[in-house]
Amino acid sequence: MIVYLYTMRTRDEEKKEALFKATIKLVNEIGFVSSSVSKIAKEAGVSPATLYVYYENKEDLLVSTYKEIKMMMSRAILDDFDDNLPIRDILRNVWFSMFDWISNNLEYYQFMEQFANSPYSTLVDHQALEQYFVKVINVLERGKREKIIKDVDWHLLGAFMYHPISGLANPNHRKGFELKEDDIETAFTMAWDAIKL
Amino acid sequence: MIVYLYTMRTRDEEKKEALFKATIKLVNEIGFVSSSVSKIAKEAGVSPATLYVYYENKEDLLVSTYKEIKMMMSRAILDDFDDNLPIRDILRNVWFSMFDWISNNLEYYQFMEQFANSPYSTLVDHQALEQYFVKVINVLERGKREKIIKDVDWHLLGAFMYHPISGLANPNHRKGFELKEDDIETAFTMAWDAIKL
Amino acid sequence: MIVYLYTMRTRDEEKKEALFKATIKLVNEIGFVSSSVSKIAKEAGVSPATLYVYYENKEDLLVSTYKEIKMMMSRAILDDFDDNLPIRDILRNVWFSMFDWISNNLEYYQFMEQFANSPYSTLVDHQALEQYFVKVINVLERGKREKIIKDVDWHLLGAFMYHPISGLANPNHRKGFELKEDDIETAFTMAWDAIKL
Amino acid sequence: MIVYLYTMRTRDEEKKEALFKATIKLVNEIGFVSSSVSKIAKEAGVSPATLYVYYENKEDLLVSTYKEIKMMMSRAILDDFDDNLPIRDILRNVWFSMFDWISNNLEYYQFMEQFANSPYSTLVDHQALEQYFVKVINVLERGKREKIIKDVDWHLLGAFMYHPISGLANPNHRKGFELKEDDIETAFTMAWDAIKL
DNA sequence: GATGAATGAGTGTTCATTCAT
DNA sequence: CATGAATGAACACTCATTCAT
Repeated sequence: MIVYLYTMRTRDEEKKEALFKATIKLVNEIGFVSSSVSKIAKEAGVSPATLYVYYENKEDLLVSTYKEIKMMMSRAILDDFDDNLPIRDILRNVWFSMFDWISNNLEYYQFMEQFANSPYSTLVDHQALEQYFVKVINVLERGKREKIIKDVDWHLLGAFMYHPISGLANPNHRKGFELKEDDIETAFTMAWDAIKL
Repeated sequence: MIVYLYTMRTRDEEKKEALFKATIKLVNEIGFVSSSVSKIAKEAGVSPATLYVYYENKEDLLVSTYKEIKMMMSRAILDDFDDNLPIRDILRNVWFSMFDWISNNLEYYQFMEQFANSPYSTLVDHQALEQYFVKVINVLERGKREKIIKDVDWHLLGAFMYHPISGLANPNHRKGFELKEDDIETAFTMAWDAIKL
Repeated sequence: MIVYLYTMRTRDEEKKEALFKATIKLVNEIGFVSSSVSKIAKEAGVSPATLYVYYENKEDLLVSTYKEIKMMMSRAILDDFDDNLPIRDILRNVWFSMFDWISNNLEYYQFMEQFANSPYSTLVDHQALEQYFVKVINVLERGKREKIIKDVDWHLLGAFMYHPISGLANPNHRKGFELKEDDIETAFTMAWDAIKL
Repeated sequence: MIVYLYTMRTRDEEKKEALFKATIKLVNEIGFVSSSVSKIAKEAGVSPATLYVYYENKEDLLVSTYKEIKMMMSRAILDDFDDNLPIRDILRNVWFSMFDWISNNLEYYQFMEQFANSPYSTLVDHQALEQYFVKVINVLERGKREKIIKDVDWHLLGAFMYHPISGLANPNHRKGFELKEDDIETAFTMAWDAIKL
C-alpha cells in the first residue's frame, strides 16, 4: 500500500495582500460604485478568477477588507489602553491613539468611512468588532458613577467623543485646514468639556 | 405621430418631482451601487429615455437631487435665523432647526449622507450651497471676538457643532436609542460646553 | 393642458422570429450545453442585450421556443382530427400527421427531443400543452370500451403508439435507413397490431 | 516532496470508481449543462487536477462513463441469451433482462438517456458497443426467414422492440403509473404482436 | 500520482445611453 | 415631449484546463 503525501502549490500570502491593498486603493480613488472585481484584480496584478481563490465573492472581499482594517485600528487603540489611569487620561489616550492611527493609515481610514456609509455595512456586526468600544463605554459609565462625567446616555457621550474625530481627521472634510498636534490637544479639551460634569 | 389633446401646464414638473422622489427612495432602499437609471425610471413611472429629458445623465440626476435637498435644508434653517439674538440662542436655534428638519425629512437626510460619502460628492462645490453655514461661521467669529467662544479655528468649532448631529439624528447610527426632545436639549448643552470659553 | 400620445419604436416581430430560429439552429448544431446566449444572439444578428427585450432570460428563451414548437405540432395534428371516423382511422390519421409534420419540420422536432431530455423539460407542464394527447387518450378509452383495443393502461398503449415514432422519424436514430411512405403505413400496421385486441 | 508510506494496490481504481459514480450522480441531479469538472471532482472527493490523471478531458470522462454503462447493460443481457430457445422466448428474455437491469440500475439508465440525447453521443460508435444488438438482429432475421416475424426492415422491428421500453422503464416518462411484473409481460405481448406475422 | 493555485476565455445578465417613432 | 427598442461595454462570476510543487 502506498500513501502519497504531496506538497502542492500553496496559497500566496503576497497575492492576498496585493488584493487587500488594491481594494483599498481603488475604492479610495474611484469610489465604491465603480470599483469592479476586474479592476481590483488588475490593480493587484492577478486574474479576476484568482480573486475568487482568496475570497468567496465581491461582498466577501469588501467585508473582509473592512473587518481587517477595523481590527488593525482596534488593536492599535487597545495597545495604549490602561484602565488604571484617571478617566480623563484614559479617554485622552484613546483620542490620541485614534488620531495617530488615522493619520498614519489615512487610506485605510477613508476606506472604512466609505464602507460604513455603503449598504454593505449592514452585513457586519459592528459591536463584535469593536472591543475597544466596549472598554470605552465602561470607562464612561464609571465616570458617571464617580460624578466626573455627565449622567446622560452613552450615545450622547459617544457622539461628542467620536464623531468630531471623523470630521477633523479626514482631510476630505477639512479642506484648507492643517491639523497640528496642538489642535488635537485642543480638540480633546473641547470633547472633554462636552462630556464632563 | 403626435396628438395634442389638452394643455396641462404642470406635467413637466410632475415627472421631475416623481424622478426626484424615486431617486431618493431607491438610493435609500437598495443603495447607491444598485440604483440604476432604469430602476429609478421605473419607480418614477416613466421611461428611461424620459429621464434624459429632465437630466443630462445619471450624474446630473444624482447631483441635482443632492443639491435640491441641501437647498431645502438650508432654507429651513435660515428661516429661523435671527442675528439679533444672543449667540447661544442663535446656535441653539440652528441646532434645533436641523434636528427638526432631519426628523421630518429622514429620507432626504439619509440620501444626503449616502451622497456625501460617495465619490459623486467631489463634484459639488459644498461651500457655495451652504449659505447658512457662512452665517453660522460669522456668528462664531463674533463669539470669539466677544470672548464668549473659545479662540480656535472654526473647523474645530464646527466639528463639535455639526458632526455629533449626524451621529445622533440618523436612526441607522443609534440603534436601540430613542432620541427625545430633552436629549436634543442636553446634546446642545454639551455642544455649547465644548465651544464656549 | 396637453396630453401627448406618441408612437414609439415597437417590438420587431422579425427579430423575435430570428431569435426563435437561431435558437433552434444552434441547439441542433452544437447542442444544448454549448448554446450560449451570446452565440444565439450572434446567429440571430442582434446584440445579446436585445435578446433580453424579447425574453426574460435564457430559460425563458428555451422554454418559450419549446412551447411554441409543441403548439405548432399540436395544431397540425388537431387539424386532421375527426372524431367521427372509425378508431383505427383516427389513430392512423394522427400517426401520419405526426410523421408528416416531423419530416417537414425536422429541425423543430430535433430541438424538441433535445429539450425533452434536458433538465429544462421539468419546467414545462407537458399535459397542458398537448391537447391532442388528451383527445387520443379519449379515443383509446373508447376503443377499450368497444372491445377493439386491448384493455390495458393507456401508458402501455401510448408507449407503442408514440415511442416508435421518435425512433423512426428522427434521421439521427436510423442512420442508413431511408423511411418511405410505405414504411410509415407498415409501421402503423405494427402499432395497430400491438394495441388492438 | 513525496513520501511513500504504504503500498495500496487498489487506490487508483477507487478514485476512478469514485469519479465514475460522481459523474452519474451529478448529471442526474443537476443535468448535463451544469455538471462541471470541478463539481464532479468535488463530489468524488478528489482534486480537479486528479481527474485529468484518469481521463484525458471532460469529453473523455463523459464518453467513457457512457461506454462503461453501455457495456454493463450489454453484458447483463447477453448473460441470459440462449440461441437455442424459440425465437419468441429469446426476445422475451432480452425484454425482461432489459427491464430488470434498468430497474436495478435506474441511475445508470437515466445517465445513458441524457447522454444519448446530448451532442456527445455523436462521438460514440454505437453499433460497436452493442454486441447483444447484433445478436438480436440475427434472431429477427431468422424469424423473418422462418415466416414467424413480419418481413420488414429490422429498423422497423427494432423500433417496436426497443423504443417502448425507454418510455415505460424510465419513471420520469410515466409519472403516476407504477409498472408491475404483469405489465412488463403485457408490454412484451404487445411488442410481439407488433412484429410477429 | 496527486494536489490546490492559477488563469484566459467564457458564462448569463445589466448598465447608461441613444435611436426611431 | 415621450417612449420602448436597441446596444456596446461592462458586470460578477465560473469554466475546463494547466502549473508548480
